[in-house]
Amino acid sequence: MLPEAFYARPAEVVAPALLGQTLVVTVGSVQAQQDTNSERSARTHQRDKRQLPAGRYRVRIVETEAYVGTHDLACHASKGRTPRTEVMFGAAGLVYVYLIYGMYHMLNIVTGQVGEGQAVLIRAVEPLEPPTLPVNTNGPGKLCRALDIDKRHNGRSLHRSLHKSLRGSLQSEALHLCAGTPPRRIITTPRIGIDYAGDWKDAPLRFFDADSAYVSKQRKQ
DNA sequence: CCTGTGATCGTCT
DNA sequence: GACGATCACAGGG
Repeated sequence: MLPEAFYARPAEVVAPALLGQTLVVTVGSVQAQQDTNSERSARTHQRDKRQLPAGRYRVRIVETEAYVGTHDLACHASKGRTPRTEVMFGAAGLVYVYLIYGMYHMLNIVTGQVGEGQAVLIRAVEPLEPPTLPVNTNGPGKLCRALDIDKRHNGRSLHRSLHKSLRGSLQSEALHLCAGTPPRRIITTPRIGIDYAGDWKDAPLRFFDADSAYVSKQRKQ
């Protein structure tokens, strides 16, 4: 498990450093499975198809973006402390998850010092264990949908929670990061989908593994 | 290859 | 009441 000091650095440092690290996600506790199934079956069952079955998955982070604090106009923290952004102002290593466009969740990790409002967005992952997946994880919305990451994870710590689960049981909110294999080559570009951010829209704060086939389908280079 | 648009709802003004 | 840190699909060149 990566130490807390790993995250307590500026987001523009942590974001490229996260490439190649291993994210361990446990999908579908009994409780969560019942909840999501009842909600969805009442409307549409379209989403089950894009979501992975219950189990533990290990994936490799291959694309990230840094949101560097309250002065960064693309960063949610630039709007100040609100109920939604409160987690961003917390300790490094907290998980920040929010809903966008009414239908996609975004997975972030808080970085820097308390009060700075920094985070790194996880934009794409590639499967490690199992080595292939029946759904796509090459995009920030797609990976959260596949791994059933949503508001339940918001505010949780990447550090605690591992040893608290009952032996053998699945803990739905569990998210962990372990050391992995860094990319051989990293490409840096402006961030995606933040054209509203004025002077900050062209800041080179998106990072991806140049050799991964699982990078999101945006932009040229 | 590219640009445009609809879906859908929590959040903040 | 407006607007997204997205995605999938449609249509044109």
